[in-house]
Amino acid sequence: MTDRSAQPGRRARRSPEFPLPYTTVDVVIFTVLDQALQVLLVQRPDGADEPFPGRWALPGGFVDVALDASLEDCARRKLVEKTAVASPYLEQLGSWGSATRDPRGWSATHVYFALIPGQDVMLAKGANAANVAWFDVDEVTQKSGLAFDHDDILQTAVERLRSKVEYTSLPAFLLSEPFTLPQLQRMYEVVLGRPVDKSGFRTRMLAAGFLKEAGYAAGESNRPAMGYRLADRHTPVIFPRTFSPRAPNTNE
Amino acid sequence: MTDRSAQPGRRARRSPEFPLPYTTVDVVIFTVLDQALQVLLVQRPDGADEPFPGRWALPGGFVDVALDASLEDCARRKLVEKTAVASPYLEQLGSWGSATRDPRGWSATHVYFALIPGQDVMLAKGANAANVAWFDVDEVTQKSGLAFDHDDILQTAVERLRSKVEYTSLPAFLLSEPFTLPQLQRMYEVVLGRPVDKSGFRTRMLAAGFLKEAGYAAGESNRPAMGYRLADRHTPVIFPRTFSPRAPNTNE
DNA sequence: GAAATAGTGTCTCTTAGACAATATCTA
DNA sequence: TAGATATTGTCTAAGAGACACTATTTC
Repeated sequence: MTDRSAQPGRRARRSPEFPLPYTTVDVVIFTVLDQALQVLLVQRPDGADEPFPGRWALPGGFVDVALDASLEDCARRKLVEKTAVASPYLEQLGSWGSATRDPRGWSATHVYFALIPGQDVMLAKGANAANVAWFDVDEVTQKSGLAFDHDDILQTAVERLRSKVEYTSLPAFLLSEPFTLPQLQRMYEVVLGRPVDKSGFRTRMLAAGFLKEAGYAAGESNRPAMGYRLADRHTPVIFPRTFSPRAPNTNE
Repeated sequence: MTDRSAQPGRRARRSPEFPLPYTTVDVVIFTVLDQALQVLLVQRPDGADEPFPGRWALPGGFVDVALDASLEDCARRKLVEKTAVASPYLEQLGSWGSATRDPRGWSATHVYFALIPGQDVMLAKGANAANVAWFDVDEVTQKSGLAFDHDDILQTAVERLRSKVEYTSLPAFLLSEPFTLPQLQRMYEVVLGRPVDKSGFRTRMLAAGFLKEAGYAAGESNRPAMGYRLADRHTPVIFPRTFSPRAPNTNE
């Protein structure tokens, strides 16, 4: 009945003969600031006509058929609008769609998650600067008062991130280049929420072969550390084992 | 500009003031038949008005706002329509959306992938039975003549499946219960395309603790094997290591 | 008893994890 | 030289992979 081809006449572009769900894109933007994992949220406008007025939400919005060539384009557009970060790590998280998640009607959102270096952050200025802010991830996930089903989405995003950090080089995308191994280790520790052994960490990272030496970072105090750049700024490396075989990861 | 709240008046459900993309759901249904990984495809109808007439495609179609409470409901509906399998393993794969993937206009599809036991397969009969068939995955992915962007989608699904089989109990969902460890091992070998050591395999599976003994399966020839059932028919177990540390998986 | 398949035992080698030791900078 | 941080080395124990061996059925 609802097969793609069941009804001729569906081809009218502007006013199809059957109702269409809304299509939106949301982006979960993570960074590490002040030794804590943070997520970017925007405050929804007030107004009786608005869904969830005044509540905080993930940045996102309707797909613009005229502007966006693809879902990922749409996600990048929203990301640049809010953070002015040009080319972050961007990965699709999944999609959420139901009749009830948006009071305006059946809607489906395509969710991406992005990792950006804390140093690069420059929140969009202008009229609505006050409506955009970083939040500590642990605090937000405990409070659970986000708009739409964004509590669920954020929860899933955090689980996915923490899970993948156990066996990928993802935290490298939270640093601007060049970075040192101790800095990278700190990213792992912040995201995982536990200390990581120095020696094993170094062996593992260097063996994975995704780092290129980039000279010593001068100026700091104490012994200077080797700086590194990523061989591939887009794809994380997958390690053959997790960090803690004793406590296997239970997420995807 | 395209923020969810930018334009009041967008709330009109039936005829919004801006064009909406089409929203579809597709399902990549895998099974193992004749010692080979197979995928279910449906043939698109002929007709000048139809996109990709006569081409094979993944089963799927438009979300029906009246019928489907959620995306997953929609996926299950399409799965039951084609295979009559009630409760298979179903997981979201991702979404594909762009202005060009469907000649009828901007469309976004939410893709799920399902694993069903070969024994349970009973393709939907009736008028369009001839339009539904199983295809060897390796053959289809080489030929690359599917409708829409389904070649890409299938490719991604196969990579995801093969990748996850390296460190999860997913192949158990390709068997009907009760099953034996040698049968399970064969599922792994078929999907991975390589032999797996018997001893290590058994140790690993039993240590993972996701199997419940279910008595010996009588009647076969030779020594009978212990039958097992899954403790959880919905969630796969994740092993702390991949099967072959020597050749780490490079996919997600 | 032979054939076939199910299940177990043993050995080796890799490697993670813990922790100790050394190196190089600033003050 | 003291303090701080970077980097390397060593030891041990757990576990994977390889492969040989035993067990239980049918014919």
